[in-house]
Amino acid sequence: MPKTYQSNLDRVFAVLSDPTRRSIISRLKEKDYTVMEIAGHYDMSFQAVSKHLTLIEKANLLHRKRDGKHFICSYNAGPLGEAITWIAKNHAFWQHNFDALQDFLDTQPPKPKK
Amino acid sequence: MPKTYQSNLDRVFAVLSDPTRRSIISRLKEKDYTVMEIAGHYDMSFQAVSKHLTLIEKANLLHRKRDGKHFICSYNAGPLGEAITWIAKNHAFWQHNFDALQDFLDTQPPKPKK
DNA sequence: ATTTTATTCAACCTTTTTGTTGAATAAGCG
DNA sequence: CGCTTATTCAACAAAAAGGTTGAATAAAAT
Repeated sequence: MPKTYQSNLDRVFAVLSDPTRRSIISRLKEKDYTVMEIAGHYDMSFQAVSKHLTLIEKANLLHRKRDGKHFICSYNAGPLGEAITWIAKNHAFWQHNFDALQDFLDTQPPKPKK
Repeated sequence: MPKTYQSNLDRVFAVLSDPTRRSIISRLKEKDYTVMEIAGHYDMSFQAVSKHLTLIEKANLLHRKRDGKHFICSYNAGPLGEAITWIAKNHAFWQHNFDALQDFLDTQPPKPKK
């Protein structure tokens, strides 16, 4: 009976606790990359980078899709929502202003231009 | 040569990746507790809980101060600021609205009443 | 069809994490 | 002072994390 239950929030924060993974996410946020392209930026084997990608993927922060010879990695920021919400709820300033932001977003019509 | 450099952001996210520690933080956010009071809520030895407290402390999220026989734990939410900022910058929605919130906070005079 | 490229999978090793139990310490109490 | 309480410290063990290298796989290029 493996009691190995881990929530997705656990996985998301675990992903973020490693600087290599945070760096990968920052990169992926800009555009899609193949595994090799990402690996090229880090001073470790591409298999090690691939393992990091697997962890990021298990936290649902990325999706790898085969494209011929390559695998394309694309970022899914969604699960960061849970994370930011948890933190906001446990930080007085943000707890307070999170509500303010909600109200703000609800009441302000979206500005059409900067 | 121990290459053991870990940033505080690494430590903060590592703290948050464990549900017991998140639970401790949520508790501590409400009020101060002694180590024993906290430990009473978890199904593990008080030494194990004390270790969790040490990790939270090393991330500067809490401060333990001796008060006679007890140690009083008090919460310091400060380092969550860095964490929320990192996440916001890597989440399109928040990245966008983080700026909006900043502007909002800068321009809105603080409401004196709800 | 063979070779090359891009990548995962698997085995392995080392270090870190998370928990346990027992001993040490320091303050408060009878 | 000697006992109890609250807590850290230390030693240990099991499990997870993070990296390495080598083999397998599947598509593309020759």
